[in-house]
Amino acid sequence: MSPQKSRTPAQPEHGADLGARKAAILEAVVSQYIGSAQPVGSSAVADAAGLSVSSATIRAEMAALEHDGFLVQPHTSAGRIPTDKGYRYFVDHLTQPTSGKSPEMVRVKRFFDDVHGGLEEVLERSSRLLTEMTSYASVVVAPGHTSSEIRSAQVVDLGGGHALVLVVLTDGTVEKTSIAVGDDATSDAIAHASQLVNDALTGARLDAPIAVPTSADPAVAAVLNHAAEAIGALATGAASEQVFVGGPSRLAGAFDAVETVRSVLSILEQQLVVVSLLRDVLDAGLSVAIGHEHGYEPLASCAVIVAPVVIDGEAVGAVGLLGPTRMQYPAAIAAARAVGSELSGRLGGRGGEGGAA
Amino acid sequence: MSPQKSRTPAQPEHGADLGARKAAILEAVVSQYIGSAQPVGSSAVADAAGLSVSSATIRAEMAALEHDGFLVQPHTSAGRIPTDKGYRYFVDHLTQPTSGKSPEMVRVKRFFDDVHGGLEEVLERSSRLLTEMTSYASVVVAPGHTSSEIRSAQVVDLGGGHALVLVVLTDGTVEKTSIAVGDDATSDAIAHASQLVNDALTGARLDAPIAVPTSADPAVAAVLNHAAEAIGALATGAASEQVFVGGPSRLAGAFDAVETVRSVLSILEQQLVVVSLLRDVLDAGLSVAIGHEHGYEPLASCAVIVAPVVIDGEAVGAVGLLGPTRMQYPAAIAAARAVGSELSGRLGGRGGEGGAA
DNA sequence: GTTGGCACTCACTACACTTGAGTGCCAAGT
DNA sequence: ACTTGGCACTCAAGTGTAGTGAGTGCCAAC
Repeated sequence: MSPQKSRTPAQPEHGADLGARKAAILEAVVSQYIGSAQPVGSSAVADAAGLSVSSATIRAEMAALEHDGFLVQPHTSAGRIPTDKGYRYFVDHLTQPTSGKSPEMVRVKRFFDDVHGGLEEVLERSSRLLTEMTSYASVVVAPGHTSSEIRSAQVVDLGGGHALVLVVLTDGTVEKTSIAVGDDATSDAIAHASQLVNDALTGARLDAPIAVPTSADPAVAAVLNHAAEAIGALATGAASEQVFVGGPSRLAGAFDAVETVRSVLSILEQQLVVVSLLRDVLDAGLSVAIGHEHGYEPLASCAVIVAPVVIDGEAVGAVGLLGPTRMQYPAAIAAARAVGSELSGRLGGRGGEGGAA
Repeated sequence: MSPQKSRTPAQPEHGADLGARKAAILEAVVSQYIGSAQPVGSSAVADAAGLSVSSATIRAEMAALEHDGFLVQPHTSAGRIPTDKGYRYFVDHLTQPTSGKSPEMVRVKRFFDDVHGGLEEVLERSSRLLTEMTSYASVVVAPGHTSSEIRSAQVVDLGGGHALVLVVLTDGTVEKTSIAVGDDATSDAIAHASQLVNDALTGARLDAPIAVPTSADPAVAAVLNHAAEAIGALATGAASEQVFVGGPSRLAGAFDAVETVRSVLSILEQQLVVVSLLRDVLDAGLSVAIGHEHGYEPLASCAVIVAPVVIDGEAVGAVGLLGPTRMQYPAAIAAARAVGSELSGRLGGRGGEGGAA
């Protein structure tokens, strides 16, 4: 792989290939720093890395790495710390892409074999699984239902002039809104309307325009009017994602500045921001975004790991992990990928999977 | 030990009545400390409190207050800080119980007049309202459905050998589980079973034993068997509370020890613990629990404010606020009470309230 | 190209010293 | 019998000075 041209070779190379030794040194610095959170000095690298060279040599190489922007010194008499660029190189070149069956994949597979329950529950527990495996905060963004069919639609009388419109989708989720139907709506009229709505809507797709039937009976027609409006709102509402955030408390331990913790947590509470963060990273074609690579300043000291949830070749959702830039990348990436792909299988294979309780 | 009982009247008094001046001094210390987070010295109290006495006198009184356990000194040459007991006295005696229409009540009332949507949405937004008003973390524990009636029950074919059992309650909530019915269950059989289930269950109460009907048709009977099991699980599941936690990031700013933040956040993530915390406090007849008063050690530096959600004279849920012991008690208490009582009205008045979308 | 050696830098710690906020106590005043 | 000014005392926090050691950069020698 490396032509071992440690002396700056002819071609410009944008920090692409470092040469074997520099790479080994960078790797040693990154992994030690991830472990200890302390700047790493040349002698520590000399001891740890498999290189049998003296610390003086390492120093020279480290100086070069710093010059090229992979490392920085917090102050003159300290060891070195990886920059975003350093982590990036580590992730891209020094981490073998999950060779074979990683322990993470095994664990995730077992989890998905065991887990029961409806869509929400699966998603929520996936998110918990991720934070437990990695001890970072996790995010699971579930696909909207745009491509789902309506399996059943009903209007249920709640009494007191109110009724509940509910729609069951092929993926097993239920969307509902309550509507005011007026005190004069008889339960017969509601039942009749329900029948009509069900007949008309069963089999319809949520992303197509939905035609709510009408009726000659004015009482029924009134109910249908109310229901039509509600169903329109439901259809758009159902298309939006669900977001599950797990284990934000893990972040508190990851940083030592309280202020950082606060700002990161407050980002995590804004679901819209989280969703667009994940989407942006995916759209940029990345699975890891480190430090400033994603544009979100408050998260500048964080790294984000994203894996898409893919159904029929289309990315319909995402799972993500959020931690400090000094993060256990290999394990975290493996975990996110595993959960992402298992989730894809689960959601794609059969909508509302789940054994009986 | 200084006998120095400058005033100590005849009766023993368990710290119940302090006398006007001591009370004024305590109040000054507590409110200044809440504002500044810095120990409060005698001269600061002398300046602030309406008392026209010298700092020397204040010192004597403060020494007495410390002796009685209302204040502590972090170190000899520092001002004083309230103890849990000091906050307790402040809350019980120095805070007038929300005289008339507080601005909090007005705001909460307006919020509840405006808010639309189903039960979950109302609860979730209540929790957000609370953290926005107080900037503390909030908890809303919604009542279970034990006292609700079943309004409609159905089995919906999802295809692929699976079906969804769903139950609509009078309060507008929908409970559901997916069940495996086997590939041989025809959609006719499922529809038939659904009909039977609906007829049998409509009007039944969740807290009573639920009898699922049987059928002569073996295909239908098979579906009913699966459904029966699911409905049993649903009934117990529906009885359990829903928990909404809002604004945990607010806690990050409230403490300066990262470790405290971490442990408090991790408690907040354990919904069961949160629920029993609130219940314990309510059961103890308190609406405020300060520091060690609730038994939860990790929350020893927190105060909890609880207001019950009452329906028909029974506490079926609770809203809570969690903040540092140096908390804006009057405002927070007012906000929690207001939301608690509005929520009681909303939930009690009509189950699944909510205008059409 | 590597290495040992060496001078140098600089955070961190320890220590002494000063400062100032705040206390407790007391003797005098009302 | 309280209140008050005064005063000695305590102690956290700030400042200045060394000393230590981890770590560097450079260089001459290998």
